[in-house]
Formats: sequence, C-alpha cells, structure tokens
Amino acid sequence: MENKPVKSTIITPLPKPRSRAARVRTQLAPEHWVNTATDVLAREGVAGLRVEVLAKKCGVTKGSFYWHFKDRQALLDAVLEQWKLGRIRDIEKTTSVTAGSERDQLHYAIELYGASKNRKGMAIELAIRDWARHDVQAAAIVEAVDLYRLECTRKLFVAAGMSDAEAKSRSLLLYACVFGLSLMHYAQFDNDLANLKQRIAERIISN
Amino acid sequence: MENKPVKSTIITPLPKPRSRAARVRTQLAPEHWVNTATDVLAREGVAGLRVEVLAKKCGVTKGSFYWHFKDRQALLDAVLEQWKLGRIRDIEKTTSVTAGSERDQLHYAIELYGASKNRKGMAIELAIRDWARHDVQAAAIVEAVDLYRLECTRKLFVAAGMSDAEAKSRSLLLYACVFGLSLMHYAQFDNDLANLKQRIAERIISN
DNA sequence: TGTTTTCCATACGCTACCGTATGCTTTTCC
DNA sequence: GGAAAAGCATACGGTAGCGTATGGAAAACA
Repeated sequence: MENKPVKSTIITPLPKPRSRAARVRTQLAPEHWVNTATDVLAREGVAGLRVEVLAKKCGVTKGSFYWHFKDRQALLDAVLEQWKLGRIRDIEKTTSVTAGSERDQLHYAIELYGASKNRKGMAIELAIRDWARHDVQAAAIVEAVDLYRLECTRKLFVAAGMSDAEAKSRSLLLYACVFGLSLMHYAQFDNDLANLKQRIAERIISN
Repeated sequence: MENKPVKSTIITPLPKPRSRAARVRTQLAPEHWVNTATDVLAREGVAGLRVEVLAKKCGVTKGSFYWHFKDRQALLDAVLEQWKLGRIRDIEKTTSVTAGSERDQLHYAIELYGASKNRKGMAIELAIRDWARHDVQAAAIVEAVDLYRLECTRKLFVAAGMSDAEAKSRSLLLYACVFGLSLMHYAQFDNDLANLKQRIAERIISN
C-alpha cells in the first residue's frame, strides 16, 4: 500500500490513485484517534504516543493527524480528558449502591481493579500516573480523579457506619492498596494469592 | 536513601596494583555514570536516560561513554544492578531488629517510605517500576526486590505474633499501600494527612 | 456543472538520538 | 625517553520523530 519514497532529487508530484473503493464515508476524525492513542498508551506508556506511529495504526498518514489536531499535545490533552470523563462515569456506577450493601460494594470495587479482565484499564491507569509525574496537566487530571474516587468510597465507608476520619483513612488505604498491588511483582510470594487478596480486602473494609 | 558507591563491583581487573593516580582515574568514571544516570532516572524516567544527555551532565562527550560502556543498554543494566544491591542492603538494615520491637520497626519502615526526605528514593522506585512494565530485565529486578522485601516484613509480622498466612497478607498490604500512596494525589483530600497516615499504619500493623 | 470545502498524501526541513571511526592528549610501563 | 595504553573529543552515517507546505481527490454545495 505504501511505496518507499524514492531518493528524490527530483520533485515529481507522483500522482497517486487512491483506492476509492473503501472511500465510502470517511469520518475517521474525532474519537478514533483518541481511542487508538489510549490503546498505545496502555501498552507503551505516553512515550509511545508518536504521531506517525498512530497514523500508521489508523491506516492513514500524519497529514490526516495534523488536520484533526493542532499538534501532538492536543491529542494528549484529548486522551487525558476522555480518560477523566470515563473514570468519573465508572466511579459513579461502581459506588452507587442501595443502603445496606455498602461493604459488598466496596469488596466489589477492590475485586474490579484486580480483575484480569481489567488489565488494560489498570495499564492505562499506571501509564497516566507515571505520565503525571512529569506533566502538570496529567497530574491535575489524576488529582481530580483521585479526589472524586476517594470521596465516593469515603461515603460508602461512612454509610457502613464508620467515623468520618476513619472512613477517609480507609478510602485512601483502599485505593493505595489497589494501585500499589498492580505495581508489584508478587506472583511467586505465595501459592494462594486469592487467599492473600481476600485477607487484604477484609483488612481494608471490615471493622 | 541514596548510598555511596560500593567498592566491591570494580570492573577493571587489577593484574598489578597500579599507582594511586591511575586508580582514582579508572574507577571514578563508571560509578559516576551510573550515579548520574540514577539521578536522571529519578527525575525523568528511563526515557530520559539518553547517552548524550548524560555525557553533557557528566561534563564529557559520548566518546567517553562508549569507552566505559558497550552501549546504552549496558548502562541501564548497571543502573538496575546497583539499585537492586542498594535496595537489598537497605531492606536488611531496616528490617533487622531486636526481638520485641517488631511492630515499631514496621511503623518505622512505613514512615521511611513516606518521608519527604526520601522523595528521590521513591521517584527511582516508581521510575523503575514503570520501566518494568515494558522491560523484562527491569521486571526481573523488581520481582527479586519485591520478594525480598515481602519476605523480610513477613518475618517481622510473624515475630510479632501473627499466623503465616496473615503475616504474608499484611506484608503485601504494607508495601502495596506504601507504593500506592506515592502514586496518588491526595493532598487536598484532608487537612490532617498525618492523622490519616497514622490510622492507615495502624490498620496495616495492629491486630 | 462549476466551485468550494473536507480530508488526506507526499515531500521537506529540522532536531534529537544511537553507535562507530578516528584522532589527540595524557598517563603508564619498560 | 620512547612505546603503549587509557581516556576522551570530534566527525560522521543513520534512524525516528515533529511540524509545515503543498497538492490532489472526493464530497458538499451552489
């Protein structure tokens, strides 16, 4: 599909016939770039978010990219914004609960972050948090998401009967543990990791 | 905490005791590169470890670098190895304790990781853990360090009277929380963060 | 049908790197 | 004192990436 640029001392335009077959409706623009970028972010971190790499992954060239985005930073901003909105939506979903089952919901939240089906989500999480260590915008996004999360689980702990100070500490402990576990390499530490995780969850949630 | 170079890892063989001037000159350089690289790693992550940047920071050119190291990867390996040795030495120091004061020592360990004077150490820690997400060698080093740490604190919990399974879960909880907290942005979550941290430490350590 | 707008390709210039080749200067060794 | 090695500088080739300029085809519009 792509021919290597010939060592061109000549500036021939080289009229290229485009494949009009797949040219039905090209509205590749908005979300597709951001979604692809988020995929790459999960696998390679923010350092892997290169314009030309993404373009190839989208099946176009960077000429398309710079039509849709001002520059690379604009894409990064869009990725951050989309992540923030998605997180807040998810948090609301996972922490909304009928009275009486707050502790079950807290257990569910912990399991959710450790679930293997959520590996990509956690990879994005870690990539963005590392990103935030060097970038103030990413740090601001992370802070907003963290505060929202902490507040939501705090309410759950309060609803479960804890004091406000204790609920705050438990809320912080919960997320710190969830993210910390995904940072560590402890697969060889024990044969029954499920038991360990269960004990940890109990320690975080119960009285 | 950062440590002074260990003298046991001299690369240059000593077929004959050389003069003082020669020894100073030959053994100064390799350690200097690794230490400078670790500084950069703490501030910018592994992506910031560029040969020519480090050379400028050392006041030389990359001609010097490629005399001391085969390539960039050799420096990265040296950084990882030095970090691993330093961590194991520190862990032994912080978890060696006279009988009866195990819980105090555990509290001390938690405080140590959260101390503001240890910001650089934690920055290195996080940079290497992010590095480990994409690099198998870094992952192996992190795994070795993690298992060693987990085992050391596990023994402390056992010595403090816990069951083996409980000690393992507490050990994992401790480090997960320590690293997780350093990942989060919770400064605005409460006015009395010290109180929160105290409650968390209690939750991790006490019965 | 002709014109404008949309969307993307191609070609450039520029910078930052990596690694090599080579030469120059200062020690070290005999 | 002269040869050899250590330690570093400089120059070079090569790749990858960012952003711009420009052109060209298709779609929308008039």
